[in-house]
Amino acid sequence: MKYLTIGKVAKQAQVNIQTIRYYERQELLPKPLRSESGYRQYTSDTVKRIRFIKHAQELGFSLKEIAELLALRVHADVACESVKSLAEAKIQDIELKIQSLQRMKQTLSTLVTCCEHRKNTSDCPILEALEPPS
Amino acid sequence: MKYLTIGKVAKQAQVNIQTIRYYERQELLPKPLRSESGYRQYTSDTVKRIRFIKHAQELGFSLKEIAELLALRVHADVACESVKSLAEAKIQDIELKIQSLQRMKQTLSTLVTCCEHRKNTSDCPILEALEPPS
DNA sequence: GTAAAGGTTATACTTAAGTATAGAGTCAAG
DNA sequence: CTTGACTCTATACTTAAGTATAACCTTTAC
Repeated sequence: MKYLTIGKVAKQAQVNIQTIRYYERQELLPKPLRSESGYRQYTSDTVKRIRFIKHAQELGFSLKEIAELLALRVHADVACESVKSLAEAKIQDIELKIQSLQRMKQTLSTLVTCCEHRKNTSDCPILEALEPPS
Repeated sequence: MKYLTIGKVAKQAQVNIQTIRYYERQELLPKPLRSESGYRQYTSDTVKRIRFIKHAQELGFSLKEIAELLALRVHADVACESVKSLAEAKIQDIELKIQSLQRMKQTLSTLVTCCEHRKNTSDCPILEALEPPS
């Protein structure tokens, strides 16, 4: 199997080369093999992993949290119980996020409907509706 | 109606006082009334607004995006059509986020099930499953 | 009426998450 | 066999989103 250079990985994963090295320093990516001359040698797993990271970021996870998510996999066979609770906590997190997003969406839909009816939007209590669950 | 000082608002909204002033500079909060002596005078609307901001942040919106969301309300009666399209775009955003979170959640649930069955979790393809939609 | 608590501005510092640059070595195409 | 594209490390810069500090003024509580 052919190895990928950092430039190829960067292109495929749509990130800056520096970002890859940064993720390595932050231990979000494992230290890759090196060629004789010191070039990093990647496989397409790294591309997948980077895409996962970027994607999770867009969902509002910090790199630290993402590291935890990734660690779930790595250490799974080591400490199954703790993996399970971490995963369950994350699931809770995610459910709350989903609920909030759904409320947000609902409110925006209401706003759109208001717009369609050309009424004054002071009837659309966007702020109130978007408030966190009290 | 009694006004709130910045300290009260900070306490009620659970944020740092500096954060409130920072939001004002960033125009996420309107410039408040001032007392004779220059103290900011708020109403509880500001508390709501700050809570909304913090909440939206947790969902992965940047302050800039949040400013747009908030602007929907302010300018609604001014340019209804453009508000509508902005809102619709945000709804799309939100739907995508929800979908991703749901996939993420599904995968984590699978991981939990694996843990429960005490199998080796190399069967749980967390990375693959959590990948962005291709 | 005087401290303590809380407000004001302005400026500087911090953290997360990159991004850019310099100076040097390596690879591959003509 | 050299030139251009690529890589390496190390260091420094940037942006977003706050936080902290100094030096000063105002309000409140005893």
